[in-house]
Amino acid sequence: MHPHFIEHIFAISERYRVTIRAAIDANELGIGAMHVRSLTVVAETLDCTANNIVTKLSRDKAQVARLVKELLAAGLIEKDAHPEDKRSQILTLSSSGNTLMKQLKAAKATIQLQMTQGLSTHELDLFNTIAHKIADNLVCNNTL
Amino acid sequence: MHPHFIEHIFAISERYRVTIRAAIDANELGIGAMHVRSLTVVAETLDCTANNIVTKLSRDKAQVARLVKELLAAGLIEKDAHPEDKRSQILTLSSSGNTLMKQLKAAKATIQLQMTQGLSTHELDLFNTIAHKIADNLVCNNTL
DNA sequence: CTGGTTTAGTTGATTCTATCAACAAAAAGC
DNA sequence: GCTTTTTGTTGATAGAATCAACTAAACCAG
Repeated sequence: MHPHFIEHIFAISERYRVTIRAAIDANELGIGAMHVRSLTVVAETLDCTANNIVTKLSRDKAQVARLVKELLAAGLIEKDAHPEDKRSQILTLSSSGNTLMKQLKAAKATIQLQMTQGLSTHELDLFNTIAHKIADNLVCNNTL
Repeated sequence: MHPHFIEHIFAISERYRVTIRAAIDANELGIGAMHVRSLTVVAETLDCTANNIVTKLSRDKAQVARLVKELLAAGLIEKDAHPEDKRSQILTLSSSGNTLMKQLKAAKATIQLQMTQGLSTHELDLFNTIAHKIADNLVCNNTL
């Protein structure tokens, strides 16, 4: 039926990753695409904890712990005590993290523009909706 | 506009990878999703060479060399001299490679079914077309 | 034919990404 | 209080990706 549509998905995600990495490298930081995704969660989540990143990105908590450690080491985020839960710490962007996010936002907008060339808003809406459904369809299964 | 649609793409590709890996693990082979993609290229390409895999999957040739080596070690493919070019070797599926491909085809069909639940053929066609366009839009750029 | 360039593939080194298991400390529930 | 759950950390390991250096064959120009 659509034997290779997953290849398009792979292609998009890999090329996006590469493009983002290029944008980051231009900023000469020792971080990768995954750090960026984590930073984005921190930026968009009120009182963000490591666990928020785990759930929002569906990553392993060990992986997130390391990403957070590296973002701290790079001075892009700060870690403060959670007022109500001594296990958690609240992550916030540092000022340099904020600056980076702004640059990345611009880079993302550029990539987004590039990706969506020749596509109508309607098509993009459709695509977005369908992608969302497909992603949901794949959650928590592994009953092959 | 569609600030997070790339996240759906990431989600789909990662979950697909995990699901395929589960299917492979069930077959107790020491190979991963990338090997499967390579095998698929071998299966679908007439007189397939390593370079065909490189271009079709847009992978690094070093990575492909290793994938091929591992597929050979696993006995899933065979390597024969190219009649017209002594630099290249032609890759073909071994009989066990063929068997695996059949199993994987079934597994992929299952995943595909799962992914596409609740979506019409028309929606899938649209999705496929748009994904193709987006992937094309991202080819060879890095002019941020 | 000779020498320079391109192509196909290999290897080494390194980094990023992903997983799993074991663990500590705080919180929540009974 | 005691057990279970949640949050996060660390170790170990495997998979995926990337870059550079290199060989050998092929191609091509003179």
